Amino acid sequence: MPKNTFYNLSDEKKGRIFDAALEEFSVRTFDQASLNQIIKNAGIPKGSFYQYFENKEDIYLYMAEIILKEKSDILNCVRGIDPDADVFEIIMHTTREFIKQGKEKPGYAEAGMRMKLDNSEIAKRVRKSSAEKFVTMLERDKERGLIKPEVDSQVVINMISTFSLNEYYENGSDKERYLKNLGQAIKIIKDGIAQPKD
Amino acid sequence: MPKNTFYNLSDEKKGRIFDAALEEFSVRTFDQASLNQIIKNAGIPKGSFYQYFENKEDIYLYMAEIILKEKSDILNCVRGIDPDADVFEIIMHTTREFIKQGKEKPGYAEAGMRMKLDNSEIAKRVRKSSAEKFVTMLERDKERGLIKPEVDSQVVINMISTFSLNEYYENGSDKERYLKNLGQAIKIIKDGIAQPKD
DNA sequence: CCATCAAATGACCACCTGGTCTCATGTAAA
DNA sequence: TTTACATGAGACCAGGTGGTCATTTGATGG
Repeated sequence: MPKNTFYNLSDEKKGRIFDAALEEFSVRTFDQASLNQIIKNAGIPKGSFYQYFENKEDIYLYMAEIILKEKSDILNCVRGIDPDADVFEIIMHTTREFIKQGKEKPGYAEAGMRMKLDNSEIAKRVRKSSAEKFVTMLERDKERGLIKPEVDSQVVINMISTFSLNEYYENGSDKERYLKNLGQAIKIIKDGIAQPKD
Repeated sequence: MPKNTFYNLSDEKKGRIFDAALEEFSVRTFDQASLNQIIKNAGIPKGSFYQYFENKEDIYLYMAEIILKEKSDILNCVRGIDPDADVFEIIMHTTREFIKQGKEKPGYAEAGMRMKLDNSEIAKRVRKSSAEKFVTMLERDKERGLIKPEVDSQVVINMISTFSLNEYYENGSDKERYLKNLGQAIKIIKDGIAQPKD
């Protein structure tokens, strides 16, 4: 975690450093990202950086934490609206909300996504918990008899999240296309796991 | 492409260099991979390397070409057996064959998979053509009325290939689990896109 | 025996990396 | 005014990168 000297900084400077980290980590993975580039973006000297953070990993985790928090805020907000809503609807809704935010804060969504495909141990650690909520919701639907009992919820969530990630990249700035494809994929999965009524 | 000096080398030396490249590129992405490590693995001096290859990209493409060729050989072989076979069966079969090969040649499959998640332009270029064959086969099934007409074949293939990649990594050396999950995912998709008989 | 020429070689280059260390500066207390 | 101390600052470090180049080696043909 950042040192006290960082938290003592003005909000403006803290923001500048956060943005600089976001700018770099949204374009490169943890290993590839250059610390020198971050401090250049932020306009602070190397020495100052190490006065604020332990090391490169430190600022990465700091940034990741903020992004993930924001993401889970969206999720909690959506769930608040209708606790019994369809899991797939919630996923689509959350994704749409996340993209909407991404338009206002460019790099936000990019960094979040990149974190997923980052193979470094540190990124793996960060992204672990994110899918758990959806798995739980699927399990609930299974108990309700809406989903074939033999289906592995974790597999289903992995299918969606990996596809979502990939399409996000493939389609670049064409978010409409991304959402369309994600919608179709989710529909296919939904049809594929639905418990047929007899 | 490699220079003539490379092809003039003894098979033993060529093999040593290929193995060295495979060893490095199966563990690191193109950008992260170290040329110095490759020449150390191969036991050749730096100067010799540049007598054989134009640059780092050159040897990467050389290696990728060989791996992809091997992969498409498997695919063609499988297709040869039963040209009318189910697309999903073929994918599962190909995957199993590829893993079987991977057991004999460690690093082979790893490098092929890593190529997929490598974000460098050069890796993107390499992996482009790989999915096309499967899309064509799906289109054929659609014309036969086996698949809902509104389904986008590209989306379906992307769903499978991205999931396959992700599971391959998640499950590490547990190939059985990987195949089991892939089988389940494919079944879900198959059920999800099947044209219901009425 | 010599000339030719392709191939082998590793020292070397400029550049970049994450991280350290010393010193200057500003502020606040004594 | 002096002392103390947190912080700003950037030169510097060792180690790595991909790539070059002058030189040596060794085989071939005259």
